[in-house]
Amino acid sequence: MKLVNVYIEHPTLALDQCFSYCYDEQELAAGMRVWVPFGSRKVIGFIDSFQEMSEKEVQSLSYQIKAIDQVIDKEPLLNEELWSLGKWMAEYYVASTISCYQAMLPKVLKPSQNKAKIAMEEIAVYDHFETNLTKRQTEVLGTFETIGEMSASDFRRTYKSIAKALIDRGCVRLEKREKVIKKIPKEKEQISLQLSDEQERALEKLRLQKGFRTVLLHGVTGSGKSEVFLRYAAELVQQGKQVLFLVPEIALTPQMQHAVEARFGNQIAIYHSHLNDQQKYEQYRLVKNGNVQVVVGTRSAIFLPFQNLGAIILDEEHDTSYKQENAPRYHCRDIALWRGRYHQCLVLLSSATPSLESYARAYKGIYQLIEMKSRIYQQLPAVEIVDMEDCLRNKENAYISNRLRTAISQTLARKEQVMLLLNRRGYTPILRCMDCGEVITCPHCDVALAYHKEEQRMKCHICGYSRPVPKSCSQCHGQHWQFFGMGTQRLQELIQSYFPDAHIVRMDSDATRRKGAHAQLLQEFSKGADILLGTQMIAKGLDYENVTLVGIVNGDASLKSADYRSSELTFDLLEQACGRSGRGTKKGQVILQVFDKEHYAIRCAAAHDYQRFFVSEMNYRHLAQYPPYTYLSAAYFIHVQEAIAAKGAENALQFLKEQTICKVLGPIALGKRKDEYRYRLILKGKNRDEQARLLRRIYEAHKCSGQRSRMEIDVDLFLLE
DNA sequence: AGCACGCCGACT
DNA sequence: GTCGGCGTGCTC
Repeated sequence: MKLVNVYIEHPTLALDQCFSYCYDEQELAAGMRVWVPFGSRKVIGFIDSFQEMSEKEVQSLSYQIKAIDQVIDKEPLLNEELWSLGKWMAEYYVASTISCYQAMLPKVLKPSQNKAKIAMEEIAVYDHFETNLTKRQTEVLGTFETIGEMSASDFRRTYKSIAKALIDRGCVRLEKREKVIKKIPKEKEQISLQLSDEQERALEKLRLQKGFRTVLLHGVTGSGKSEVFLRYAAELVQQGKQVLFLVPEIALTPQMQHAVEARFGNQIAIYHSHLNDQQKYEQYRLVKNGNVQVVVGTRSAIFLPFQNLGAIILDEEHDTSYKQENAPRYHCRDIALWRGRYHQCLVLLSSATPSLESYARAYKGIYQLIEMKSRIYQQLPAVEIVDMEDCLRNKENAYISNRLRTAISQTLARKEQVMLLLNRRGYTPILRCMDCGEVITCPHCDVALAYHKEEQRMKCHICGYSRPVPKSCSQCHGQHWQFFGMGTQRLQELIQSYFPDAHIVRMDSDATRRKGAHAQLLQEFSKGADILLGTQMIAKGLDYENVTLVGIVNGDASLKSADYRSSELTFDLLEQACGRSGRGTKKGQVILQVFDKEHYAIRCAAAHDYQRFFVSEMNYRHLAQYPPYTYLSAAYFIHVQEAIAAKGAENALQFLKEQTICKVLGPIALGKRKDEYRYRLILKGKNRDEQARLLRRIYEAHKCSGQRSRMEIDVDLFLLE
């Protein structure tokens, strides 16, 4: 009997195995989807492999083999490369195989999608000639024969009643096909920029790379890194190769998108999470059919079905958004390296502040390092550190020092622009009862609700819960609230009170929720607003020549978190933010307000000294045995009842007592999130593969010992939260 | 993950 | 006596 092994759509690790079904003479291939009976339900399965089994063997099985209901696809959804990539991911990230395939496909093609809503169009196709037609009909059919086919709506519109007659007679037949999108031709712009010597040398080094190589391009902000790899990409395209361009968040890099469009015209596809399903599918097909040479996209674009990749370019490679936050928790860089090896092509990692992992590898010679040390127009901006402790002693405003206020005023007087960075949205993060000190917290999570003045509501920044401001305190019935802390909304109010005539644009995730709001706000700023104020989303990639002052309001806020990466993240953020100032011919200035001015992340960022930061931070990571010296992974135990979550973690800890593969830290309680309690164990060790296998064994043990908590696994834990 | 099966409390 | 609570176990 012919059997086919399929993965069932459940994205849970618990069902990460194949189920066998029999089928009749249909043409099946691995990578096609099928409807299969599963228990009492019908589910979609993803064909993995085939096997032959005698009747006798089938009889002796402890279960009954059922038959496939229906075949969904005409051809496999995944090519061989993506097929084996999925298998590798499942093992590498300890995720279910099906979840990896799901992550790889646009939603309309996901194994779980029961009815793919793929747009169709009707095409009028020339069929045959008949002799007994009217003169006009003969004429039309004659012309149409030479055209061959056109969209049915166009056909009807052009030939009116004659069209209908020809269709009725069958001389022209109608076919339904998947809609083909027409790309609006974009004019390529002439790029005549002269490269600097440094850019020229970097480009020359890239040209020398052959086969699978990883290159880390480390260049200070404004050194013209992108011009280098854009030119390199253009050369590859000339040779008929495809280039994949990855960016952290497309809406934040409109200039990068524009630069790529300007250079490659309509040979490009844009792929990111803001596209709807249909648009994603269209872009997917453009790549699959080889209609585009260049793709610009965010994380998920790494899975597009390229045929002939010449290079994968990961811009801002240190960016945290390259790590997927839910299962399979992959890192885009890992996938890029895997595909680079498969296609034997270049993987280019580019950043002004490379991740420690990547720089350490470049240091060791595993990656080739290209350094670009000078800015094209100007030196890096001078950074002035303002000690907020002093400001507090001097009774200055606790959030905007006199120094920053003066600098803003001077910059505005010169008709230049200001960017202000505050990494906290909302009005105030805390609303506190003045009588008893009670703080309003989220009923679903263990965090305080932030007050949003515009909507007059309290919002949870974890689960999105929102409620009106209570009339009185639930504890003491006091009626007076105290605003505590500073968010972007309140900062905007404060700055506006200082500079009543200034045009301020605020950009944070509240202001950019609407579709297209990003572009609109940036447009508003570039058309001559005075101040752009926002969260870290304004620190990345923006390039405005008239910005000569960047003020960082609470520069060391992110140092306070307990994360082992907090220094790195702080340094990255500060350095990126500094890079926004003085990008043109005018001299830039940065004012950095901090409480801990002695911290090396602050000092190195102020001096724009990546090397020194790298050495200090590596020293710390070495002492504490954190990545890149070790591999960290986490096991989460989650349940609505706290005791059950805790028990899951405790149980796993007992299981781990017997092994020597890695150190175990915890468990620690992470508090309630969205009504669920979370406990976490951290594994820390030198052997990543062993650690991954161990995690799978913990999962098995957890499942078998009848634990009721849900277990989640994160290999290569990125942030401790 | 679903969904059925199964074994104990408050209702017509 | 039944309806339904959700603990337990299975799905080719």
